[in-house]
Amino acid sequence: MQVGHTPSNSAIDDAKISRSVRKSNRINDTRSTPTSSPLQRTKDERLPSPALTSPRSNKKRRAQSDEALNGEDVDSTSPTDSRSPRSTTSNRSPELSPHVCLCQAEPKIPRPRNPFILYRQHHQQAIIAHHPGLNNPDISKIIGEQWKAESEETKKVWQDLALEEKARHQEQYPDYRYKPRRVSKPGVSPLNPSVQHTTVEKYRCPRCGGRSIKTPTSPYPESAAGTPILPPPNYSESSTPTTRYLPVMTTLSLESPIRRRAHGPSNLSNIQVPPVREDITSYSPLTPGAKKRRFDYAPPPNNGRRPEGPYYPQYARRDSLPPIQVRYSPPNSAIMPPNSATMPPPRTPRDGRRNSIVEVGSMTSQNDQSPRSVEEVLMNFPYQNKIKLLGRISLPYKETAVPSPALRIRGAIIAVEGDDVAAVRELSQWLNDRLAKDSETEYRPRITEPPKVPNDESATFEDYLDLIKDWHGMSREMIEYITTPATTPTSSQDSASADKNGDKDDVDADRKDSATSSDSSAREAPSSGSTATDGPNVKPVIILPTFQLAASVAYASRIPIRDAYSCTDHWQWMATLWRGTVGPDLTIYVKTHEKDAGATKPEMDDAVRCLTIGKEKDGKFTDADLRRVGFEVSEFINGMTQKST
DNA sequence: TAGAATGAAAC
DNA sequence: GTTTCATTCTA
Repeated sequence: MQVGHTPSNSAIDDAKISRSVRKSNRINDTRSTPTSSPLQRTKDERLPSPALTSPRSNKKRRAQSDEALNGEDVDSTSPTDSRSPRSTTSNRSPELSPHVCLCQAEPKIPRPRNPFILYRQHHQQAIIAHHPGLNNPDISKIIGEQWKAESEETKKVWQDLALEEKARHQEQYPDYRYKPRRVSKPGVSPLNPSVQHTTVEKYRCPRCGGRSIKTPTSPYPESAAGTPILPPPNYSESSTPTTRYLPVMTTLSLESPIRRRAHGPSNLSNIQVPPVREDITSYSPLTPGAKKRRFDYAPPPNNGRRPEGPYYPQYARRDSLPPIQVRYSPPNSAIMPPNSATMPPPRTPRDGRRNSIVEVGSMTSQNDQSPRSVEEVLMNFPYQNKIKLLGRISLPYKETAVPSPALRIRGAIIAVEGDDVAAVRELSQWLNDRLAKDSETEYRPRITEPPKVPNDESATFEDYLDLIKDWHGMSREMIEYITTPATTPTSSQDSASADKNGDKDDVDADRKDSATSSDSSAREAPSSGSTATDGPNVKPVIILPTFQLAASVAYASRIPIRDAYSCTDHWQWMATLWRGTVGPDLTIYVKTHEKDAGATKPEMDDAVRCLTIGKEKDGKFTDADLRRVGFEVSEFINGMTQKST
């Protein structure tokens, strides 16, 4: 280890040193800085003394210098470990820049988050709320202290989550291998050499076998800007380490390995949605869990800051992962054209020149070729597409006026959808209980009676219009609930509401097996947080066991089509009627699958604001999945509510 | 872009 | 044992 820590004397190196030294010193600084925290001290004391020496700093120094000269290799973590084209194009050396690899860089795959990082993310907003203006390093300190003070049991929860994330990550990127950038060999001058090869090896990309080309003298000729065969030449100048991957990833298809579990079949790519605020909804970083992933969320960063979307999970991460590939139809094909007035239909039926939400793909052929029932057709229509569309018709609540701070609260409306109504109810009840006893945040959950759907074979437009009318009223009530701070006990009301669903007992019975908490304490917990501890920070949450999706599909299936509307247009018309009512902030979709089918892990799709949880037909929700859902939901609510305040 | 925390993973 | 990087976002 005692090698090469002689400071470099090269000018270039010196230039790089300042920053690397700063960074590397942070460790020493931390250790040498007296801290009043016993915990911190404990930690300091257990640090090996050799760490106080300088070799490490110098190593880092060299590493960064080399990296700078090398054209850093962020993509070294890519599954293929291929040399990034960037490594040549970003190099400013006139000798190197002309070589441009023809392949595209692999998207950066972030490491799975560790327990602390998850914990930090989860608590960051709360800390900010309590300490406005605090900078991140300080937040890290606070959360670090908090973390250390947590019980082993609590830490275990986060560790489990991290393990789950790791497992998902592994499943999603089987070839991924963590490859931290390593310091180059000691003794090599940063200015030199071994990195500045003059051989062709420097340009040999393992993926294309060295099919690099030599561009004209100017590294980035104007004329080349629009040339598709050349990779974007300048990723890194202004972009963040994560966003700089975006240009590359937008070229990935849904079928790319990385998104292989994204939205199922490529149906989503067929959906034609209006270019409405695509900034928010079309962006879906992939998460290990949700091809969103969950790990996936969020609209593109605004100036590297958080998304400005109305209510977006604060911890929208994974910007480095691919956005959903949605093909937008031309502006005039919008589902709801600006001039479509106030009444549906948004489009005339069978207007072949205007794109339907369903492009000519599989859906249309089903519509036109087989005499399947509307229900059947709609069942085959990807639920994500339906939810996405509904999400654009019926928006989540957004306050129009800023109430006085004392009255300010923003809860959430969560719709639980799915074909298996019993499972939907079970999950709704579980979620209600889960939120009620959340140890991190106080919630005031409430299960609300969902829109009534016709249970007989037929229904009429009038029935549906009546329902919609009722829900305009319900909409106001829901908004009131989620924006009213808890001041009076509401449990009885909540319970009554929940009980209206009738299956409470069954649900509880099921829960015994479903593992969440083997103890009965969970059920003993109040169904709402409306106790003496209720305060202005208790977040009201409305849970709807089925909502607009189920209602619109049910009515579309039961109201006969007697005109030229196609099945999907018919449903779309129904869906559009929800316009003007408040939509869910988040939809949880229970996706049932056959025993044989592989279980799907909960996936959060931020672009659609949909969290999918799998459940085996006639089976139970698994503990791990429920835990995940609880985590994702609370993360979502916290991120969302923080955003709105 | 460093920094602040902790921990996993790779050397 | 050491180093990098996962997250976040301001100075």
